[in-house]
Amino acid sequence: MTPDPSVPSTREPASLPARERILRAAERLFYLNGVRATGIDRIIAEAGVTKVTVYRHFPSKDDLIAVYLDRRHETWIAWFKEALAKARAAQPSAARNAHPFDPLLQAAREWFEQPGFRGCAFANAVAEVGATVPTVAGIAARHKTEVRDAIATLLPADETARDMAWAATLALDGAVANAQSGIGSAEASLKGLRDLLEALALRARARRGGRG
Amino acid sequence: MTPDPSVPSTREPASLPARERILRAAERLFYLNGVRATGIDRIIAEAGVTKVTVYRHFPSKDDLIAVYLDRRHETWIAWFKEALAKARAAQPSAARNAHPFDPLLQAAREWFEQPGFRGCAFANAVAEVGATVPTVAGIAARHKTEVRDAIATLLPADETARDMAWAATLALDGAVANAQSGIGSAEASLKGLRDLLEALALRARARRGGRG
DNA sequence: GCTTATGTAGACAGACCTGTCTACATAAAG
DNA sequence: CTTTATGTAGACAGGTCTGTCTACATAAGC
Repeated sequence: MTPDPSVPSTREPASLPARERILRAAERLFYLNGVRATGIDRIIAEAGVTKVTVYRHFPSKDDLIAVYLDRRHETWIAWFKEALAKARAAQPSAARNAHPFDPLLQAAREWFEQPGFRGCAFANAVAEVGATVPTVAGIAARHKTEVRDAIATLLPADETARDMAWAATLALDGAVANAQSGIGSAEASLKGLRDLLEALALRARARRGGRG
Repeated sequence: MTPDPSVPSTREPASLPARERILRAAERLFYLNGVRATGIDRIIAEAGVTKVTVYRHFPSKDDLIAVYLDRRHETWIAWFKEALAKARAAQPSAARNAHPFDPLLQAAREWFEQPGFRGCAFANAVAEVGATVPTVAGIAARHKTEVRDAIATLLPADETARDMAWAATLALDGAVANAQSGIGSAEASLKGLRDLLEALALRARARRGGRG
């Protein structure tokens, strides 16, 4: 079968504690190659530790995967919130009502264009190990909820915000999945995403106009 | 690590030719467990053939995967087109302009509720083996294009149809990915999808109204 | 000073993976 | 009749996988 994806090997700096080196190597390899395709041996090589050290910190590979996903969630969502906040702060206040999703679009562009972009770590993990590992499914669900909540902060806090933010989350997921497969990719995905988000915002304005 | 997903074992009927039995077993196992997680040994067991027979029909597992994806595409897209056509035929003609995406929504519901539903086979394959296997990425791209074209048949054939259909395709992808992770899942995904599609249709009507 | 945590090196078990091999059987096509 | 395609059974090579093992080293905390 096709051999392991050829992601360049690196080595975590020896100054960091072993546990941290393990987690950094795992984060990089699990994301770029997939959790199933990445063996413990590759992780110990790039973390610069021995197998005993890994298994003293993490009872099993499944546990390491769970910690990886937890950390990935923390760092990613922090980045995402900040990207949204920054883009929103730069937005003229008039545009915030007319184009509430512009910051999301900007964040998505930034994300898709990152060098090591390979889609959503959580969607990928679910695709790889399936819903058979409940930990993975659980973390993925929590992740998606928090993404929706972060998106909701772009919207006026009325009773429709949650549903709109949820729809926008699905739109983002679709764009991510498409950008990942890397065909016409980033630009086409962003165009589709913009269409969806603008339509969503337009409908919300129409409703508010029609009601109020 | 977590063992192979526990999908029930079956056996293809011996009346079929060996090649067909292999492909049917592969289709089922690759889709349900993933292409990477499924070993040739499991396939030969459930197809009721020997390893030599497999390797006489398919030079390598990668080739088998490619043929699997090709077949999966053919059968899925045929089902999809028919589901759209049937739902559209059942639609009152007045609704076809106001709610052009209703057939898509119906097809999505039907799909998500199928017993063995585990998301998009092509997105999953890309997530598993990455873009490192060009065959997989290529088939996935072709698949997505044809999905878009099928969706476009729901729309009046003007110059905006392609873009709208593309946006709808992304929305569908997002809903699929979410339904796959199986949390609040099918119903929530469909609700988000409906919101996106209705917004899209509304914007198109508004544009036509504003112009014509 | 003694215990506990953390680290090293590398062998090993037991499983599963893809892919090849020998040797034999059957049946259709030329 | 002979060649070619298709099938069977099962051993085998060579690799990778997770996880355990022994044996030793160092440093911090009580």
